[in-house]
Amino acid sequence: MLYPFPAAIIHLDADAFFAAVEQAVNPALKGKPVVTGKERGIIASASYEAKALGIKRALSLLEARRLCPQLVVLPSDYETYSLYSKRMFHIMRRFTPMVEESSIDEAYADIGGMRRVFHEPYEDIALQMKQAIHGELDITVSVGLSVTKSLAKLASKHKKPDGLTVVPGTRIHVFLRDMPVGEICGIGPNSVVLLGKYGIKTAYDFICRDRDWVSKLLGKPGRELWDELRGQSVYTVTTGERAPQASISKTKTFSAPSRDGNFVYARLVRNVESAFIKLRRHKLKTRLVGILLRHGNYDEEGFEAKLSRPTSATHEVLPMIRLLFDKTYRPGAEYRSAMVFLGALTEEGEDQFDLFEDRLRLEQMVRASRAIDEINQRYGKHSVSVGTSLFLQGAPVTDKDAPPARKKNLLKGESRRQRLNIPMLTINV
DNA sequence: TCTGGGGTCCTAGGACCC
DNA sequence: TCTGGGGTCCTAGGACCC
Repeated sequence: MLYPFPAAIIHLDADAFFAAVEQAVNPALKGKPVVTGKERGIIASASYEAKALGIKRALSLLEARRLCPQLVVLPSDYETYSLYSKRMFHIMRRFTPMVEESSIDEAYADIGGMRRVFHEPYEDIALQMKQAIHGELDITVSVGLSVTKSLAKLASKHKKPDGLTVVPGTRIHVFLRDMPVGEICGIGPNSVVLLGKYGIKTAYDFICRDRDWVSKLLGKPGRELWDELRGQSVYTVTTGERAPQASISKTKTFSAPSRDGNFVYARLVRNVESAFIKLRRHKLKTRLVGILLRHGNYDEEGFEAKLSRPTSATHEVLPMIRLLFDKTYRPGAEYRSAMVFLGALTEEGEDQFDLFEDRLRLEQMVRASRAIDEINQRYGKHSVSVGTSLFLQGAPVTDKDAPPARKKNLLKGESRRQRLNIPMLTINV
């Protein structure tokens, strides 16, 4: 017997989630163009009323207000969004324990086998899940139901908002026939251009090509997508703990480009503080610290440094930040933003101290950072800042010779992010 | 596309080791 | 000393996502 659903995967995506939560919490906002992201000056989420007026994510607020003067602009309230997110996933888990949260407003659910439990077709289960969320949380979601994660995801996007799209194995070809390849999650602008050169415009064109050919052109990710879109499941719904965070970065574009080195450095240090606050909040330590300065023409330059051991104390890395900054900064040049990134994160735990290190001094630094966190939590971020001249002494530094600049691969160009060579330093803090 | 901010994953190629 | 084969680890950079 041939089942139309050898597997049943749901992808559920909340519609304009942040804005929708605001409208659910405050019904007076219903029917109005609402956006969130006031604190950043960029739109994080736009209600469907706002979208109808041409307001999109990532648009600057200035621009948005020009398009729509009556726009309701709200600051992001992540605690409330997280709460709604948890409730939404909780509702999903009433239907199956196999729920994978893929972001704050999206999740997959494997409901394979559940039609026997509920004595209902998969489509009805999907509908009930959707209705339960709408009924209990007063937000709408768009749902895709198909045989693989990639197809389910494509399906949920097909009809928004408040849609339910079902793609059984027997209907895959119909569904993909007019679907632009760029709609596929995993096929970005670069791949669209590349595939276009071979006459591949739709998802159907894509799955009609030879598997090995696709594999050669797009590598493993492309091959896996090819399988998934043909109904062959590669990605499974996983319920385990999310992988721990691998990196943290902080950047803020200056309100106006600057040639003032002190200003640029001050902004950089502020980002370092923010990044380390986040680091400590997540109980992590970093072993890799880097900076990236963006020029007036959007070129980026930066250096990174490897630490001799993990740390979560802001003060410990400041001398190194200064060093990296001095290596990167070109006097007189115009800069737009200063970014810091922390990599090689590990869980806070047993420290391994070098034999000759002053353990007491290190512990004091960590304690100082924590005290500052507490004060800032009470009185607002950056009410207490690091004095940038503190602790500048006493950090032995080994600076390996920087390797010669690497030739940029101009043929592969097109990338917005052309990070220049970032030589390694080894710093013993 | 005249350009925000914060992430993840994959891969090629070099270093290094028997 | 022109020269095998295979494995692993690390890094830099590209592509992509929300």
